Amino acid sequence: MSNKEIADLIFPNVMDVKEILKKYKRKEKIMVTRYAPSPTGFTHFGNIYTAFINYVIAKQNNGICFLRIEDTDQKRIVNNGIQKIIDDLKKFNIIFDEGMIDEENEIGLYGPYRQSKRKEIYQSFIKDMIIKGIAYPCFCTEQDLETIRKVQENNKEEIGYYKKYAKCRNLTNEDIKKKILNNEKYVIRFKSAGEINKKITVADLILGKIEMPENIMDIIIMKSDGLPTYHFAHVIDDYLMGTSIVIRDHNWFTSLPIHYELFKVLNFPIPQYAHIAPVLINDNGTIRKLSKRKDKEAAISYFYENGYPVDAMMIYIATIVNSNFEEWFSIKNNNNIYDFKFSLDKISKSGPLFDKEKLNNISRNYIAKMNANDLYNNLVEWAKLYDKELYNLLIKYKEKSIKILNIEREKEHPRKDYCCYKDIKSYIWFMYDELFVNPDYELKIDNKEELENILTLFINNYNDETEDIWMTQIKNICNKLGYATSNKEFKNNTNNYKGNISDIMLILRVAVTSKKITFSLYEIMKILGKKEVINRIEKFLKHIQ
RNA sequence: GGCCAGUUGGUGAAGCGGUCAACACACAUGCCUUUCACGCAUGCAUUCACGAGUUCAAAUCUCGUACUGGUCACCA
Repeated sequence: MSNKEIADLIFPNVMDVKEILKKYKRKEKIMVTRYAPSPTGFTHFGNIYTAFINYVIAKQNNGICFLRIEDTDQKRIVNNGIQKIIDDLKKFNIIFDEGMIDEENEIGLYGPYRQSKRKEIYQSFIKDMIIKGIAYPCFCTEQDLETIRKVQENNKEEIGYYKKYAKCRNLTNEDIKKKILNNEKYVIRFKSAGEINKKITVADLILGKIEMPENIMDIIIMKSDGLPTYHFAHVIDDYLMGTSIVIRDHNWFTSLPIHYELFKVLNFPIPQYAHIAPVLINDNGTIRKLSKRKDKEAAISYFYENGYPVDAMMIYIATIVNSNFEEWFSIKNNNNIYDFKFSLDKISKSGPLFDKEKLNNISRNYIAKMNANDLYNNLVEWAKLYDKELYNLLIKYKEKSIKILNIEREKEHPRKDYCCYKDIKSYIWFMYDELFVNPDYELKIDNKEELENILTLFINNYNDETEDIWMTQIKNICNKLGYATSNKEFKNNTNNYKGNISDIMLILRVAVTSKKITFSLYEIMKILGKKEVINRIEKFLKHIQ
């Protein structure tokens, strides 16, 4: 009985390989990269990182980047998982030239771009391999494999399904036919011709030239559900889709000998590779992979929830992709990050460390440079989803809110208080009557009479026409009550004064804002207006009784 | 355990054989100042995990040791 008969028995209705190869025209000589996630419903920070690299490298070399969905693991698929990936990427302005564009549809001539829809294509190639005798069905059960493993462990041998341990290699075609007709479950394995002590040299655009042992494993290429495993799908798809550089996660690096052998055996040219080390995190001194389970920052949604501007995220991602980006960007301030020439060989071999301080700093600078109107709009958009109370206030008091956000903003070096939208409320809440409450702590000057004197003098002479006039009024109070009118004066002649202007300011600040630390008091009062300021001071006076 | 990679200050890192080891963040001090912030100024690795070798010259090249990470599925 021939291999062909077995192949026909297993795959009676698949297309001929030649037909498929004819259908997929070779791409022009351009750079083609690809991002190939699984639709698990979770977007990891590292996913964006990897997608960005694929995208930016292609774009900057006049190439194309496509999106392929690797949904061969039926157990992990999640509803709307594809849409979620596309939406997340779109937020970061990563839009593909080819591939899936929503849950069902795709663009491009090299599809389907969803592996579950390519089942027959893989099967055609597998059928061909069976005929050629380089693939075979394997009927081993989990227990069988476990037994083999134990033997290998005892003998201190390489663990896996290979050579003499690959017992289904030796099945006769008659045996195979009998088992198949008997409805026994099976997978298809690749029959490796590799030698453990032979080396191959692999070239990686990030890691350089590296020597590795040849693959010897008869890896599974088709699972019992008829879908291919990653290794096989990768080789078929990236060949047919014309990928010229496979930029993918570092954990595939160790499987490179498998991929090399498959490419060789299928007679496909081997693409270039670039393996990206995972994003790491410093967890109390130990450095490990940014983990979905342990780190809230691993989920890209964390950054949406906290309101990090997407552009700030992009700047941060760019700095960890190529660390020389940071300096370039600080010099070229306000430049488009895509004007920077990114390169694969500058990507860290050991993986960038996720540094939240740095992200915060970048984000702080980014928000500081926004104008108040943009900030307002962004904040509204964020609050709409994540802080209803704030949202309602922002909508109700639009003009006032913009003024508040504009405090100490329109100058060469604006304040950098906010590192994300979530922060903002804690800085501005007291500006809204709905949220304002009087303080519940003691003041340095707790002499009530003195407080009253200061505050009444202030009320009686209130004038916020200009900051100078406003300041003069306060200095008048100082003079009247025996406080120094400047820090310098107070420092030089401490004994001549009962206090300093800063003491007076503190009282005013607490009375009006209930906080000891705020941005410019003058601007706060100017926005609140005379009536409200006096109202708050009167309330404060009652409060301390 | 096998295979592969990495190891530069408090942190992220640049550096790829040749003056005082970039830059950024953080921190500290001072100045400015109504508080905070912003800004400005100054300080912060006699040394690049450790040991040996090559060289006139090593953080940079070679070897060994230690540690860290990745990977060894009908998961991708």
